[in-house]
Amino acid sequence: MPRTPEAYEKIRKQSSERLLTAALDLFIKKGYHSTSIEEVTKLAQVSKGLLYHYYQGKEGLLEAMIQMRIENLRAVMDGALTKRTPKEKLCHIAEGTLDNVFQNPELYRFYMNLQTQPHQDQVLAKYADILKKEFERNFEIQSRIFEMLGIQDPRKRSLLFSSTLNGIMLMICSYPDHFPIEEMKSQVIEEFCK
Amino acid sequence: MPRTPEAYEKIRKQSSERLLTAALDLFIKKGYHSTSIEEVTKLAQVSKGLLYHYYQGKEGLLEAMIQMRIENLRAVMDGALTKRTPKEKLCHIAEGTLDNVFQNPELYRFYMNLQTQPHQDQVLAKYADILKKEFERNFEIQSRIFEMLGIQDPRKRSLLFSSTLNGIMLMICSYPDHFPIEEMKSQVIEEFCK
Amino acid sequence: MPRTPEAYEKIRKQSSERLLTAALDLFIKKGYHSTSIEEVTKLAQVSKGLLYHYYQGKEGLLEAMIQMRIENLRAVMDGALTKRTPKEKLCHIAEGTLDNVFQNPELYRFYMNLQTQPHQDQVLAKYADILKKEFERNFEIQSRIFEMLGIQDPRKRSLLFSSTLNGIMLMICSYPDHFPIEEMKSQVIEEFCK
Amino acid sequence: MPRTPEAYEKIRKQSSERLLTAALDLFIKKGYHSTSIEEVTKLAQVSKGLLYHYYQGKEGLLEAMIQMRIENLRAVMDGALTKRTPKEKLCHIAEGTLDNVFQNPELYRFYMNLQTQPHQDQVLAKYADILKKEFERNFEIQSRIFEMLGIQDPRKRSLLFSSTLNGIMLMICSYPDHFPIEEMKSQVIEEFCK
DNA sequence: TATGAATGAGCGTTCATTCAT
DNA sequence: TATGAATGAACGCTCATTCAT
Repeated sequence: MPRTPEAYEKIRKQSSERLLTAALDLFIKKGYHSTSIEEVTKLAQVSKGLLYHYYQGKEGLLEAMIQMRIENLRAVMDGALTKRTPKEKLCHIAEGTLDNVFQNPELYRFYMNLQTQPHQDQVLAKYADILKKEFERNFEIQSRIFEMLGIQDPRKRSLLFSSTLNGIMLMICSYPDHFPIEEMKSQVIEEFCK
Repeated sequence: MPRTPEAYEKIRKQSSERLLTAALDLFIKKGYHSTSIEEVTKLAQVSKGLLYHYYQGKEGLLEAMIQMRIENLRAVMDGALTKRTPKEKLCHIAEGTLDNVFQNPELYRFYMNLQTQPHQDQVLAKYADILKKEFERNFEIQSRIFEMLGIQDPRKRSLLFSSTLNGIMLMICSYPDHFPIEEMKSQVIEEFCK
Repeated sequence: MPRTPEAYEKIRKQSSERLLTAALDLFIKKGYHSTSIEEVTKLAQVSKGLLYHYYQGKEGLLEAMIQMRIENLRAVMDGALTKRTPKEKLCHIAEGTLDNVFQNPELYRFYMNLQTQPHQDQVLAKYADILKKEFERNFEIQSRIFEMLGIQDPRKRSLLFSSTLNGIMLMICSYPDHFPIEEMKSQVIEEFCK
Repeated sequence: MPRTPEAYEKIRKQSSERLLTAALDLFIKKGYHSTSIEEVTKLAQVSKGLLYHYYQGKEGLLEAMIQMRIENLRAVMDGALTKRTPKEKLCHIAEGTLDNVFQNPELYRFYMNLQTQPHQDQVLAKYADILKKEFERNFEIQSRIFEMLGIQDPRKRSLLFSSTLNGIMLMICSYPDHFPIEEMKSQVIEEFCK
């Protein structure tokens, strides 16, 4: 009884997702360089060879993770753009960004680690660059929102806003327990969105 | 006839510094894991074995770098404590911190990368922890300065101050060129030290 | 399409045995410390990496050899226990032990070398200890056989018996050619098993 | 004030003896291969370079130790030859040999380890051979003593005697505590020297 | 006589990737 | 689609020995 195409598709999806989940888990816990393919496939309960069917090796797994981060960045920005007033837009950016981090600090710690990767690391720097492009794109959009708000020097203000958000993200990742997320959020919103 | 102790000391200093400089250079450029001992010793123009005379292996070099960072953190804080008024103290912290980063963004990129290292990385996490301890010590001192300023919830304010500083550091490291350092500094000082 | 589990099993057995045989050969000829992994894998006609698939490094190979020695010690003692009279039991121990050594003096030279390893050798001492435990276990059994024989001080006699056997083993290992094994055996049996 | 030749000689002797004592100590404790020159010179409180003035490197230290063993073997045999009757001579061999071992089991453990060294170990086998020659010389003398005693097959008896002695030595080295040295000695003397 | 900085070959081990099945 | 045995370059590190002083 040959499998139906749908059954194949299901199997494919299951294996590749298990692989990605395992890689995500381990990259976050141990870091990219310190995680071996062996560990990933063992955790995913899949053979080593199969990994190379679904991904372009270890780097392919990382790329898939980056793709998730980009989608997540865009979701926040897209969400902001559906809001009516500039203030609400900024509020959404601040809240969306910080809530995401707060829900999974380890994951964001990994992303921030990637962002700060040395420029010449043969593997990671490439993905740091991809993320950087995405941030720049978002920065432009955000600056225009500040402009709409009538701020004098919208790009400078936008830069401080991003810096503050980034700084809080870093703090959440460094001290995930006991971090007074709500108080920080309200201080930021008070400062930038009022 | 052996050399004089002073002559030996001079030789030792020269070699160990060459080694540390080379390691610093490469760790910053390529990252710790992606830098090999061979590269370090080649850049330092020294044999592989000699590295182990002066440092406890690759990790020893990293430790020496961390020590430099700690000394630099303490220098900023000690400098702040010599100032008279709380406002001047905070100003010194903000300026000292950001100026350091601005002068050598790549180096601080490395330190921030270290800070965001996954917790289970067998080598790096250890040094991330050491730095974290140092930050916590500084945070306490800084909170007391905010207290002296008569701020209502000094720890919360201190946390936002640190977050903002950290965020700007991250931005400087990510976009070292064209970063409007002075404008950012004045915005921060306006916000927290006035 | 993957191979059948049996096919994999066969491949594994072949490679791991080739590796163990090569290691045994070289450890015996050149000693543990003086044999390199490179030599072992070259003799086994296998890549360096494969060794680590099958054994826990160099030490794992040694452990496998020790396991063989332990099994061989137990076989002699188990054989002795199937004999009816105490005299026959002792005879079996003497003959079994010495015949084994005579058949492969170089191997036993290696084991005796291991036994006399300095206590602080970081690798070998551990295995010397494991063997020691096994000898002590056998000594107890052997002492009880002497007891059954009605000897006055069975433990002392058992100790001299073991000493003599060990001494002859040492001599066989040192002078494997022309060693009058049969004459020695009969002197020992005359002395202890009559 | 230049040193007198005697003073020089004293310094020489002191340094070279300190070196030998340190090497002896460490070789016994950790084994030849597992002891580094660095450790030896550190323990002897002498520079690395100086070692090479007094000895032909690491191997030279080993050679000096072997020389000590040979002198000690000869002393026992020479002592035996001063005795009047063959029985007394054999007694002296047995007692002299075993007492030496009992007084410093670790040292003899090292010598026995050397004796059982694999034949192709590039360093140690050479010294195993030197010792072997010495044993053969002693064996001839000892066999003649058994001949004088009127034993039928003196060489066979001499061989068993040596074997037994060696076996007891091995036991003492393996179980230096609680070893009933006197009982063993008397059993041997009873068996061979009466 | 005496020092210890310097060397570099060699070691045991890891791991991303390939490929016959 | 799926397996896991096999590879080999690269790694961090050790250490006996040399040599300028």
